[in-house]
Amino acid sequence: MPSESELTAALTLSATQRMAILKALGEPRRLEIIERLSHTDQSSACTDLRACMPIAAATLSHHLKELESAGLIHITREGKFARLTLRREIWQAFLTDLGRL
Amino acid sequence: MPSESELTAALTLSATQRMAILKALGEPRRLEIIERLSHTDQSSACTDLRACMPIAAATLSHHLKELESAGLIHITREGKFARLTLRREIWQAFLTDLGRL
DNA sequence: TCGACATTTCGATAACTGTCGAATTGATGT
DNA sequence: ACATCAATTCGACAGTTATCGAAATGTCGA
Repeated sequence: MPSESELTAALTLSATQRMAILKALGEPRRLEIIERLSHTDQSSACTDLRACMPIAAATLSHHLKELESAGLIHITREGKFARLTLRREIWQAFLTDLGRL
Repeated sequence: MPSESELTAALTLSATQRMAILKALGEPRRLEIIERLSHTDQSSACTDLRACMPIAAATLSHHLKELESAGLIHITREGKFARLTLRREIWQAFLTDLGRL
């Protein structure tokens, strides 16, 4: 659960964060969610995802919580819906981190 | 053993390969193995790894098989020992792949 | 207020996987 | 041949997790 200084400074991930992200991505549906979010700039509600994935609402919710606690996505509630956004700074930091390995 | 085309051409991973790699990395000990192999250019036998990791031989063997079948490492047997090498072309392709995501 | 809808939480279950000890295979040196 | 060592395979077990249905929570419109 990283804070919010990631907008300005170049972010470095802790070993724990790196592991959490890798674990989160090691799941086909979660990777697909990230892929989808990375392609569309402004998506979306869980419903949108469920339209594309044969998955129960409870399961999707579980995966989203996992991605959120790994720090990869941000979930904001807007009325009935949950807006999901990829945290691109984190993603970038993750890639940089792996590149340094 | 990487073929000639792997050495010259830019390697593209299939979605299956990408998933296999992510799954393989989503395990602390396996990530540590990869990290270790990436640092030392020409390591090493399983024994070397076991010296640094409190892990049973059977467990290590299991993890190595996993890494190998994900395509991340190459195992060649030399006498009693197994020489482990990181397949850097694959690793590079993996990073590139994630960057394109 | 009421009913419909989106999402989360809960509890249970099935599948997966990391772990180890024991037995096995294969190589080396005596 | 034998003993020893490195590594793999096997079988079992424990912990983890993906999955779902059902119930709960929260939101909006009528």
